[in-house]
Formats: sequence, C-alpha cells, structure tokens
Amino acid sequence: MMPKRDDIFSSALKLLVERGEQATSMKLIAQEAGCGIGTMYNYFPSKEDLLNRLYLRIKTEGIEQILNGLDSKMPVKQQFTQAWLNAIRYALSDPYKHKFIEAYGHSPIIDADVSIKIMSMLQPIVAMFEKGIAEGIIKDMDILQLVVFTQGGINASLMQQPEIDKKGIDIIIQMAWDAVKQ
Amino acid sequence: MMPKRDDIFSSALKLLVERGEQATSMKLIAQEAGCGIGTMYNYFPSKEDLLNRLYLRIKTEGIEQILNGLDSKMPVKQQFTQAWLNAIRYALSDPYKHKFIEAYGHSPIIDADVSIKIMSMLQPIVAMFEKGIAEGIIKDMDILQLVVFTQGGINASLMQQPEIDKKGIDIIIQMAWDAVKQ
Amino acid sequence: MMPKRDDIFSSALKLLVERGEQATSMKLIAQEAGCGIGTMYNYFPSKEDLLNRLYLRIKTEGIEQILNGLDSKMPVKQQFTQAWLNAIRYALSDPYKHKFIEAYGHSPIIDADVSIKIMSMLQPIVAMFEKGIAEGIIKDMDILQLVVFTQGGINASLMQQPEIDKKGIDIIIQMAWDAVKQ
Amino acid sequence: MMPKRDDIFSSALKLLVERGEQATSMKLIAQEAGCGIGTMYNYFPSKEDLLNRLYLRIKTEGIEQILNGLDSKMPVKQQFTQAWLNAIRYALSDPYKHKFIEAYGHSPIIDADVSIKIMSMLQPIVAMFEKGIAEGIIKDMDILQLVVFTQGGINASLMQQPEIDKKGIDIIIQMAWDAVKQ
DNA sequence: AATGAATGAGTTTTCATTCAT
DNA sequence: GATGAATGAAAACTCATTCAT
Repeated sequence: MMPKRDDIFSSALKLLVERGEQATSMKLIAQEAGCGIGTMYNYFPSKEDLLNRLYLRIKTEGIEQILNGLDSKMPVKQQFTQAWLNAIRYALSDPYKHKFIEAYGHSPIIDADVSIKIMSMLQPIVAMFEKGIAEGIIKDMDILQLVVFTQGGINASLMQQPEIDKKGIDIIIQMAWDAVKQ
Repeated sequence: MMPKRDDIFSSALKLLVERGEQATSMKLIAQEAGCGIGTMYNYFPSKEDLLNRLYLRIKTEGIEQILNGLDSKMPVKQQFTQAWLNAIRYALSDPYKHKFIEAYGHSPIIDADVSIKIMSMLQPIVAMFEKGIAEGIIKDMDILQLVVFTQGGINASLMQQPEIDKKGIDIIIQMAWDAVKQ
Repeated sequence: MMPKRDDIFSSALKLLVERGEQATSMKLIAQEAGCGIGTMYNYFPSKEDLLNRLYLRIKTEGIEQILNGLDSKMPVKQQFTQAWLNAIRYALSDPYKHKFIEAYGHSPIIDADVSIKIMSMLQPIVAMFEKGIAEGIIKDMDILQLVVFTQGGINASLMQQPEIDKKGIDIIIQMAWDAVKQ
Repeated sequence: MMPKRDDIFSSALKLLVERGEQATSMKLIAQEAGCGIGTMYNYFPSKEDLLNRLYLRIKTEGIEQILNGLDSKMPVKQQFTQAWLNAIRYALSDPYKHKFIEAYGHSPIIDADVSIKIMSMLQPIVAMFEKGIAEGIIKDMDILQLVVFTQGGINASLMQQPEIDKKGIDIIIQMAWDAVKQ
C-alpha cells in the first residue's frame, strides 16, 4: 500500500528494539529504510510522531490478532484460551514487535491518548470476562484488573522465554486461566 | 553515610521516572541534587554507570524487602503470601522505585550482568517454590517461569493501579496464588 | 572542488598555528570557516581526524613542491639545490603551513602511520642521494640520516628567520650541501 | 633540596612527553608524583607556570651540560666537537628531556621571555663561533644562523635515531662541522 | 515527492582551580 | 603545608529538523 512508509516502520522497529531509542537516530532509520532523511519527514512530522504511530500500529495489529476468530458465543474458557493463544502466537511471530511493545508501553514518549485509544479496542475481551463472571466461572472483580494481571504474567513469561514451545505455551495459558477462574 | 551520593541517586530516580532517560540530562540531575555537574562525575564515571548503579541498588533493596521476615519453615502458602505482600508494600511505599524498575528493567542501558547478579538473590524464593512442588501444592514446572509469571502479573497490576487498597492487594495475591497452585 | 572542506582546512591551519591545539576549539574553527559546528563533523568525524588530514595534506603538498621540476638525470648537486630551493620557497610562500608542520610533526595527536605514508613519498630524494653516494660526492652513510639532518637544519633556520632573503637562502643551502658532501 | 618539587617536575616531564599536554591533567601529574593536587598548587600557581618552569629548568640544565668543560682557549674545532658531544650525551642520557624540549620549544604555552632568557646563556657558544670566524675556519655569517642550523640538524637526527651509537654520533658531528666550516 | 548537506541547541564529559579541613 | 572533594566553564560531539535543489 505505502511501501516506503512500511519500510520506515520496519527499520524503526528493528533499530529501536536492538539499540534503544537514544541510540536510534533518524539518520540511522533512514539508512536502514533505504531512503533519505528528508523523505521520512514527508511521512512523519517528527521522531516522536513516528514512534507514536509505530506503537499504535503494532498494538492495533496485536489486538486484531488477539481478537481473530473470537466468537462471543463460544464458551468463555475456549474464548480465553483462543485469545491468549492468538496473543502468544503474534508475539512469537515477530519478537521485535513484542519487545517493542514491552519497552515503549510505559515510555514517556508515547502519548497518553494513544494508550486510551487502544484500551477501547479490547471491548470483546471485556465482554468475554463479563460473560465469565455472569456464569460464575471467573472471579467477580474489576475486569481491567483481570486483563492487566493476565497480560502482565503472560508478557513477562514471553520476554523471559522467547523460544518457548507448544507445551510451555499451554502451561502459561493454564496459569493465566487459573489466576482468573473462580 | 554518603549523603551526596544519596542525593544524586534520589534526584536521578525522580527525574528518570518523571521524564524518561532521554529528557533527563546530567545537568538536570545535578541541579535537583543541589551539586555541581563535576561532583556527580566524582561519584559516577558516566551517566550509564549512574543508571546501572541506581538500578542495582533499588532492585537489591526491593529483593531484601521481599525476603524480609521470610522463614523457610513457614508453610508454603504463608511464605508466598508474605513475600508478595512485602513486594507490594515496597512498590507502594515508593512508587518512583517501582516505576523505575519497570521502565528500565529491559532497557538496553542496563548491563546484562546486573540482571544476572540480581537473579542470584532470589534463592529463598526458589527454595519456597521447590518446597511447594515437593509438597504437591504448587504446579510442577520450571521455577523461573513460576516466578516470572507471578511477578509480571503483580507488577502490571500495580502499575495500572498505584492507589490500590488492602482489598485490592488481597485479590491480586489470590490471583497469583491461584496461578501457581496445583 | 570542495570549498567548504577547504575553508575548514584553512581556518584550522591558521588557528592551530596562532593559538596552539589546546586553545583551538572546534567551535572557533567553525566560526572562522563560516559554518556551523555540525557541518565540520560532516567532513571530519573528530578533531583528531581533522588534524591528521590537515597534516597529511600539507605535508603531501610540500613534498610535491619539493619534487617539482626535479629530474633524476640532472647532476646531483643541481638536484639537491633545486629540491631545497623548492622546499624553502614552499615554506616561505605560506609560513602557516611550515610552522604547522614543525609544530605538529612530533605531536602525539598525529598518527604514526601518517608519518610512514609520507616517508614513502620521498623516494626521488633518496634516489638523488644514492646517485651522489655512487658518484663519490656525497658522504657514504645512511640516506635517511642525510635527509633528516639536512631537513632539520634548514627547517630550524627558516623557523628562526621567516623573513629570509635570497642571499640567506643561498647560504643555508650551501650549509646543507657542505654537511652532506664528501 | 626540594624533593617534592623535583617529584612533580619529573612526573610532569614523563607524562607530557608520553601523552602530550592535552592528555596530561594536573590530577594525573599529582598522582604520578605521589602528592595531592592542592600540594602542586603550593609549588606552582598554575599549569602554565609549571610547564614554563619545567621548560626553563631542562633547557638550562641542557645548556649547562653543553658548556661543561668548554674552554675558550681550546682550538675552535675541539670546542665545537666537545660542545655537540656534550649536547648529544645529555639528549641521550634522558630521552624524555630531549623530546620535551623538541615538542614544547615552539609551543604557544611557553612564554617568549623564557626563550630569550635561554638565548643569553649561549654566549660561550657565540664566542666560539666568533673565534672560528676570526680565524677564518668557520663561515663568515650571522652566528645565530650557524647555531640554529647546526642545532636543528643534530636535534632532528637524534629524534629520528634515539638509539644512536658512538659511530653515528661521530658522523653527525662531522656533518655539523662540515656545514659550518669555511 | 525525494534528497541530504547544513545547522546549532543541547548533551555528555573533562579538568584547572579553589578552599575548607 | 598538605589534601582532595567540589565546582562550573568550556570542550568535543550528537542529532532532530530544515530547506534549497
């Protein structure tokens, strides 16, 4: 669609994860993307903007993956398992993306409104937890807390163990389910 | 003991959490600490060294807090509850420290050997999980994974909810226990 | 050809000779060259690199001048006279260049390999001395020593007497010839 | 006599020659001399002053060595040979001192009046040349030029060949003599 | 639209010098 | 006198951003 834009995104992603924000200059991103510095500024008005758009895109993509194939009529546990399996597969499919999200999620460079925008996409997950609570199979507590705890545990596991296998994934999802189940 | 060194540590902590590493210049840290820039370089040979020593100190302090009052003869669940209660209290007692650890734990500026040094301090926690597994009350799986998942879930919850109350804390610890228990 | 690069070279030359390396900041060179500091770093990656390239360029230029019009078929004494006349004229044509070479030739900031590169350019001078020795009109000794002594004497004279006249030049060349002749 | 002062002098000499002025801090000199920084400032009011006093002392010492055993009633050629032999022996006895003189002789950090003070000590050498000219065995020209050329040639040779042997020394003195003799 | 040389504010770091002990 | 921690001005260098081509 926008091949140059995508080149810039993927170069930025790679460099930011490998070297950190401080050590990743606009010049370096341009070189890696195979374009001039000036060109980058035709696509993104500033470095900050580039980072924010990159974050938004990756996070959005990740959430879409998570929600993929999720059907609100499926049993809650099956939805839960499916969602986290999707999440883990996405993280493993491109470790750069997962590391980027972990590293920049709390960075002051990411605008607060981007974080808010993202939360709103998780509505189907919220609905799933609501259903589970209504059925009495999930702990009756603040849903955001349920999501956050589960996500925190799983992400930490994936950061620790990027070469995880099928059995490891099943174990992690089991832990996540045990944490939230009634 | 070393009042100036401590001043530098606490200014750096405050500024790094509030503004991020990029936006925290050595000059700014010196001003906040009430000393000259040169003085800082008498204590720390570089900015990188300052960040690493700060990370090591806070992480060490945190682990000492976690292990505080822990007795290997206590029942496993009681140890588990005690340890995470300690951890949460430490995080809440100084939110800057907790946020700093979360933000810089995976930063490329923190040397890998610092992370390794820290892992070795968690031996009593490892022993606790071993005991739990031997007694058949904790999932029989890789202990590091148990620690990482639990810590990830709890930390994410605390970042999300810095004003958590007693009841919230109990709920989180309950989730953590359910995640690891057999 | 490269006007900006040349501007930087000539400002650096002037300032380094007039004020010494210590007192010649990159900022000062940029101001004198009429460009921004950053621009200088587009041409030279460091101050050290700038000094070495300046040294190499001036020394190369000087040797080219010395060898100018030199014909290996000319009588040895005529070659000798011509060569040193060339050298002296070059030194007098731009006293800054001569002073720079004298001041920085033994400076620790100039890389050893630059000095070696330069020596290899003096091959025609070496050939001239070889011819003179073979003809029995020049002292039969290590050629490098002959070159070094002569050059040392002449350079010292020129540093001492920058306003030297035609007669003074002839006297110096005479001294140099007497020093090496059989 | 002033042991600490001498310690400072010899540390400064060593470091300045090995590392250059830029890379030789007052702190480093103090460490090498085994005293505190403050102590150095009791002996020398500034770094510049230290360098100038060091230069003056070494140059004076060198000239004293050159003049040692020189008798105005000795034949001119013998005086000449003796003087340069003295000079070369001094240079070889402590290569640091020779290199220091060569490196800092034209440095802007050395005050002009120090250079003038030194010239006046060379009176016996001047007298020797005058005697030689009067006797018709030395070129009838400006004496300063004779001194400068000879010294320049010899010094350059010594810098080039710090491991020179007895035979090499004789050759150099021969060249110097040939350069000035009628 | 694409480019990259030019820019200078801002960064990390150094070091001569001071002064309280 | 001896000391060295404290200082901050000044240095080398970086890099996001601009703009003429």
